[in-house]
Amino acid sequence: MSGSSAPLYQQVSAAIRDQIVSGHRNVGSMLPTEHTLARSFKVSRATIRKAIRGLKDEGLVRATPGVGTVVVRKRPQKRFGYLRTINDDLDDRGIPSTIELLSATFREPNDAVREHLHVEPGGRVLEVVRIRRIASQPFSITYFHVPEWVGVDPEADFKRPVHEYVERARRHFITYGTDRVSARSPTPSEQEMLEIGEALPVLIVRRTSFTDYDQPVEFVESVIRSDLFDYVVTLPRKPDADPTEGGQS
Amino acid sequence: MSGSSAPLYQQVSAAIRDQIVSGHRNVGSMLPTEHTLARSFKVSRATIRKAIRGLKDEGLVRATPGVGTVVVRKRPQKRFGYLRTINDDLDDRGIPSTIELLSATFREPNDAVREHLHVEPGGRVLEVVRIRRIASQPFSITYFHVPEWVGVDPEADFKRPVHEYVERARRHFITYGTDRVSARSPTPSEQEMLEIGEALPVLIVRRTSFTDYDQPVEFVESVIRSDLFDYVVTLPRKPDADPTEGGQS
DNA sequence: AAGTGGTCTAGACCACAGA
DNA sequence: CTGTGGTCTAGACCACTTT
Repeated sequence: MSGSSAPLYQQVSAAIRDQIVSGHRNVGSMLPTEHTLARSFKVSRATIRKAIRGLKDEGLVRATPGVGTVVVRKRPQKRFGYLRTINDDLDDRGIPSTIELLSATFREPNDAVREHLHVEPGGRVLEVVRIRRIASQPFSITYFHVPEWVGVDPEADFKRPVHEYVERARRHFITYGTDRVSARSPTPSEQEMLEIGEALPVLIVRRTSFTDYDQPVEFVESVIRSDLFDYVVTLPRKPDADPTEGGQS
Repeated sequence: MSGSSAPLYQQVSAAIRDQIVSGHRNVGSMLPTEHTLARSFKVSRATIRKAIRGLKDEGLVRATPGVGTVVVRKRPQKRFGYLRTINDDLDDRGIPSTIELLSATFREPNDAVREHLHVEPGGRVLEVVRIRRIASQPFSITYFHVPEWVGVDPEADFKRPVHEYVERARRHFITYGTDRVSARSPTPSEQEMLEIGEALPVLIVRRTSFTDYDQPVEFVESVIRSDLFDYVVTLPRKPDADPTEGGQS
């Protein structure tokens, strides 16, 4: 109950979700009515409704007017493709890694970077190069490119995911991005940095991140040992239908 | 106008959306405060909030606590990352390709396939092997695995995307899938089939497709020349609020 | 200090499903 | 008929940003 600083509706949401996941509420069973839940949780019905809305979004329950709310799934619907960092992936797999900052300098970008970031000729970008190690073994080299106008401090420590520095510098938030995954043989310098031979391909993951205003603010190129990493994403089947737009009558 | 029967919040939502789409509210401008909107629309603030929530979901506006709500986009945001076939990709890029069916046989799957498809020991899967060519040049080899219980006809021509045969056999529809992208050096037989040397890596794309009931019905492994293909996907930043939270007890 | 969006309450009426 | 979820109101307090 109280004690937690999270909003009430999230606490209620979590409580009901736990009942479902733990098996105290079976798939196919009805939830108590919203009035009943409001009484038993000692909150208003509006708060209960906001909590249940979250469960609906997770695909755990379905509400039918005039009938009630039924449990339709024991586990939350798999989260569909959203932007994740390599850090997120490794964290999920419980793999600890360390990051070493190699350089952080302003420079004129090459044509590929310039095009991805819509940088005018003559414009500069902050290039941050980091190397990631797992158990002191080289894992990946990552090149971050951020347009100068974004205003990221080149003296930052860059120990955290770079998009955090981008978002701290501007009021804009990154809302989506495009990933391009390819593979090739490593260059001699990559072979040296990653401590691999020419026979082991590297996986190249390029990400362009965009703000609300569809403005690219970050271009990240990761060169990853292909024996230590897969790129994994879960996607829905369709662009899914529009919500109730029915202005018509 | 017109005594519409639609809920109030949808009418308000539509009205504001029209102002944005028609250009009466410019991208970058602030919406009136929720209190002001409530007064001018003559509805409660709760109704205004529900209307704005819809606009947020469409990516048209962004609300910042303590600041206000700003118009960030003139048209609803395009839908993100959904399951696409290699065929879709090539079509979008205007690249014509041909498909040759190499084999379609029932067999006992290896452990990896068995695990992905949840096939019991002793169970069989239909394996369909196809090769794709672009301008008569080999492009990719694809191995489809479908559990026998799905009932796909092994005598089909398999000229179309295989998931269509899966959905035709059952009434279930594929609603989501997981892609795993990796890279390695080609095996000798792959070098021969793809007409490449050992120095050119191959991109491996593995897809497991699931029905609404979270049941895997298809496992596809594609071996692709890395010089002719990138795996591309556009993803949103977050599903929205993070339900992870502390979540103990 | 003033103003914003986020949360929350305690009521109310409605359309619809089911006995 | 009763009970359900869906909608709506008119207040309130909060954390936060900006002045």
